[in-house]
Formats: sequence, structure tokens, C-alpha cells
Amino acid sequence: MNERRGPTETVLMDAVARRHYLRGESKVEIAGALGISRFKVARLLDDALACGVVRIDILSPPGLDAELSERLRRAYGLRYAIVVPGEAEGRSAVAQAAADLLLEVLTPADVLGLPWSRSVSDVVNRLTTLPAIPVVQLCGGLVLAGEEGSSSDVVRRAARIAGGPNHVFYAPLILDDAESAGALRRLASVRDALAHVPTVTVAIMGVGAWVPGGSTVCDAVSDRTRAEVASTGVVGEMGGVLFDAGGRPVDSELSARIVAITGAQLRAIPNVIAVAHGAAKVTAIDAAVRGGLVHSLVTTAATATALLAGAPLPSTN
Amino acid sequence: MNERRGPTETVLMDAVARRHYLRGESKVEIAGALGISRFKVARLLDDALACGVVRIDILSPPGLDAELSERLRRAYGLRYAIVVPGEAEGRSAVAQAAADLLLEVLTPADVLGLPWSRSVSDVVNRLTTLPAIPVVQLCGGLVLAGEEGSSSDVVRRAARIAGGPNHVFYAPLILDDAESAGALRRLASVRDALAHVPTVTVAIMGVGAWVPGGSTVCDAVSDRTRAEVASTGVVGEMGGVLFDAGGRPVDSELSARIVAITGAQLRAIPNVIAVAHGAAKVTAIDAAVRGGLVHSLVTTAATATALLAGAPLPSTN
DNA sequence: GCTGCGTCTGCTCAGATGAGCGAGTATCTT
DNA sequence: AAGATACTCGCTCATCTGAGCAGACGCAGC
Repeated sequence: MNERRGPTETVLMDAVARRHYLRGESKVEIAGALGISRFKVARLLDDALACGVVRIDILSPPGLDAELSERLRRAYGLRYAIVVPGEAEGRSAVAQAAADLLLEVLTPADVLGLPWSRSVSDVVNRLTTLPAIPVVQLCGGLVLAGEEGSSSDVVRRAARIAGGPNHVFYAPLILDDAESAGALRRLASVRDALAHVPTVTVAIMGVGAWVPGGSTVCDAVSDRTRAEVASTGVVGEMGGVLFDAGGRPVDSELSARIVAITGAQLRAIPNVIAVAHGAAKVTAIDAAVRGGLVHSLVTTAATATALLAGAPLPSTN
Repeated sequence: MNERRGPTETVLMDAVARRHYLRGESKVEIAGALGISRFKVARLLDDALACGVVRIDILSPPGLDAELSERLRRAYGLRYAIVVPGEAEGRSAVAQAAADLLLEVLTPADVLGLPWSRSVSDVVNRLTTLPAIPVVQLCGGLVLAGEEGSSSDVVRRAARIAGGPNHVFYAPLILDDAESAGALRRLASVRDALAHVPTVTVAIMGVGAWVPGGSTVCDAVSDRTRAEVASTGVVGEMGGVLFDAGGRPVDSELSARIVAITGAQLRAIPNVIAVAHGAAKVTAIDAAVRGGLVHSLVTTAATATALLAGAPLPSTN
């Protein structure tokens, strides 16, 4: 980084830098045109870079924190990690990013799996097009007061957009007892739909935390049940599958009352894309990813930062 | 320039661009680290450049207009062309640039030639160091009222800074008649100094225009003499040498009254650096350069632009 | 479903490039 | 003035890189 440089050298450096970086000429070309050796050209360019005459900016694309995404991906060994800036306005940005990701990742050979979930519904609402692939429903629906109807139709809506075959059913996610749940599972429509679960190659799912307000499942059960489940080590839930801090599916009494894919089936899906953010969910997301239930993650910068704070540092390469 | 791009691709592009442009990793390296082909890396980088994710700025160094310098150099086939921004504040900036250029260009094998000149005095005032080389005075001095003494000492000051041998003399530049001038030229001190002129390899000189106020020589002679000289086609003056619009030295009656190097001697100096600017001097500068009296030029942006307006366009390469 | 078209991917090979070396030269010290 | 030191320059050789090409894949029309 030679600070002292004569005006001739400076003018030369500028000319070389312009030709190389703006006009795209090769160093050999420049050397020939200016009558200097290609080594001199290379050294001038190095100096120009070192002393700030040439400035290169990488602009993070709008609506995406590429650097955090990459760090998160490396830290967890994720297939894809997409981080949108901020946290407050995360809801729609995350959904949009997830929809884009889905569109990018899906091939005509894939089979898409979808659970009932508010987050997933948001994602599907952002989809305008999809390959003509089969769509498989992964679990029953929870209809909350005030938004019955449309939101339980996530899978049908996705299937309509795709135009491919759909394997959907009408059934609640949680029953009052194991017997009712069993009966539903034996119902032809349910059984036929769930029979296609092993063919699913890509699923997009929300992640719930096992705390009040952290998951629709958690909120839907009694205080007593919630406590019982918590005492078995459950920290989170995905599409009706409960899992502990190690991301291991946990079978509890509640599991028997749920109409959804099994933990083993979830784990067998090759590419599970999780869409989740919020401070309350950090532990659950961390567990799901570490446990291998999730292969790709779409989240907010705040959540990603919190995850990285507890995650192993990225390797150096 | 593929505008549509999924988030994964975008994140990848960002990562690749960061590694390549900011960390300086080779494309092969990046390809290996990210598990993609080097061709993909190259294409991502091309796209990143094309769609503005990577932005490269060439910052013109402060106090120097590199682009104009280069254009001026090409247009006139100059060895060195240095253009400082603006025109108003040109005086000191030009002097500084010339001093820097001199320092950069001079080698211990050179012999420096200097005329009396206000511009050259400014340049020497900016010099703090010089190689230990001989310094040769090129012409007699004109002492203006109010600044006698120091300013005629240009050559001595330069020699003191250099620390090498000096070949200086005390004599006025213009005498009242040819006889007085001849006598002075025969004076031992003058003759000995001028005998070294053929050894001069680098000279730094001002350029005067043959209009009132355009040159100290022009201002020092009578109106009648000025008109006579003008009628012989003289447009400018350098260190006592008068020249016409083609840059050809002109011998007039005035020439015989001047104690200075001859036009032939001036032309024989391998590298004459001219320091000159101002709208009035454009014609004179143009003539001197085209005539081959000047090989390098230090000037202002306004003057350079005016010169370029009348000069042949730069060749394309 | 089959075929043509446009796009994307990775390959070959020639030319471009970087790391390190040794010679020549300027600068500093004694 | 002479030697030591630091610097710049251009070279060689191994590696990297770009242009163009061929095959694979997805898409639209019959």
C-alpha cells in the first residue's frame, strides 16, 4: 500500500482501473495498449484496490439479508436458509420469501406436503403459480373462531394453483380422545390422503413453541394436558408432531388424539422447509433443525441472530 | 440479465460476490467451498455485475483529473499529461502537480534545466527534495519591480535542494540591443553555464502567449517591438525562445537582444515539461506541443478542455 | 404422449493470471 | 565513497479463467 505516488503513476492507475473494471479489458490487453508489462498492470490494480481508488460494494438485495442467510446456513448445515431483515414486519416478508423459495426449489418431479398452519396459509396466499405436482395434506385442521373456512383450505388452494392431483381430507387436528382420533385415521379419505405422505419430497411447515401463544396446538389443549406434555420434555410442535429439545419426536398421550403424520414420517421427508420467527420460537426452531426435522429455514434477522448466538460458529471455509 | 431470481440463488450470488470481490478468493476456490462448478461461479459473478448487485466505482484521486489527463496525453501524443481540476485555483495546484511530476520523473542520471519564470519559481517553491543532479540555467532573468532578488534565484534554489552541481549565471534576459546581449553571451560565467545546455535531459518551463499580459517577455518590450515580433507570426514564448503557430522557433530582431538558449537547443532537450494554463495561453500551448517543443504538460481542466476542443480526437484503443 | 425450441449445465482447450524468484537500481549508513 | 538495504521490474511455471460447444432438461404445441 504505497501511499506516495507520483501524478503519472496515479493517472496510469486510474486509466488501468477504468479499462479493467469498467470496460472489462484483460490485463494483457491493457498492458499492450499502454505499453507496459502485464505484471505492472496487475500490481497497479492491486494497489488501486489497496489504496481505495477502486471501491467495490456488494449491495444486499432488497428484502433479503444475504450475509445472515449464509451464516445461518453454514452454522446449522441447512440446505437453504433465507433471512429477511428486521423482525417487526417479518410476517409478510417471511411469507413472501418462503413462497419465492418454494417456487425456486420445486421441480416437476416433486410432491408437496402441507400442514394446516397459519404461517403456511400466508405462504400459499403469496403463491401465484406452482408446477403441476401432487399436493398432500399432512395433518388435520384446527379451525379457530372467526376464521373458519378459508384458512383450513390451505392444501386445496395450493392444489388448485398447482393444477396437479391433490390428496386432502376434512378432519380436525385434535380430538378429545384417542378413540375418536383412531376412527378418523381409519376413515377412507383420511387414510388415502395420509397414504401419500411417504411420497412427499418437499414440505413447507410452521414451527410452534410449546408455550402459551407459541403454537395453535398448545393453545388448543387444556392447561393440564399442556403441562403433562411439557413434563415429557416437549419444546415444540410441527404439523401436529411434538418434539423435545433434541428435535426428537415425542409420543405422549396427546399424540394419540392428533390426526397427523407421525414423527417418523416427518423425519422421512427429504426437504422440510420451516417458516418461523419470533423470540418465543427460537428454542423450538433450534431443536427442530438440530434434530434433523427441518432442512431449510425461512426466518427474520432477529430470530436468525438469536439462533446464531446459541449455534456453533460457522467453519472457516 | 435475468431479473427473476429465487432467494436461494440471490443468497448464493451474494456469497459468491463477497468471497470473490471482498475476500479475493479465486473462482475455483469458491466453487470448491460452495460445492458448485466454477462455471456457475463465473456466471453468477457476471449476473451480479450485470444486475447491479456488485457495484465498482473508480474514484478519481483528489487534485487530479485522471480521465482528462489521459485524453490530453493521447490527443497530443504527450509523454506525460497532468490535469488538475478547475481553473480558478489552478495556480498552486498546477505548481504542486508539476513538482510532484518532476520528483517522479527525475532519475539520478538526469540533468535538470530551468528558465527564469514565475511559474517555474512556484514549482521550485513546492519542491522539498530532488535527486543529486546537475541544474542548468536556461536563460537570463527578468526582475520585475517589487519582487527582485529571490524569484530570480530559481535555479540556485533548485540546485541547493538537489545538492548537485549548478550552472547558473547572473544576467538579464532582455537587453536594449543585440551588441549588449552578445557581450553578455560571451561572458565566461554565462558561456560556461549555457555550455551545459546540451546535457540537459529534463526541463520544466512556463509557456507565454504573445499578447499583453500573456508573457513577461512580451510585457517587457516596447509596443513597437511587440507588434514587429507579432508580425513575424510569433504566438508564444518559452524561456526566451519565440515560436510561431506551428511551434517553430522564430528568429527576430528581438531574439538577438535575448540571453537564453536557442530554439534549436530547446528543441534538442529530450523532455520538456510545460507548466501553463489560462484561456489566453491556449493557442501558444497548442503550438508549442504540436511543434515538438514540449513533451509533457501540466495544466488545468479548463485549459485542457479548450486544448482538446481544437486537438484531434483520441484514437480508439 | 411426442417433438421442436429455448435454457441451463458442464466440458475442452487456448489464453490469461498469480506466486515466487533473481537481477538491476535507488536510498541510506558508515 | 563504498557497502548494505530495500525496492521495483520482468521472468517462469503452474494454475486459473473465458469462449464456444454439446448434452440434458423443461416447456409449449400437435
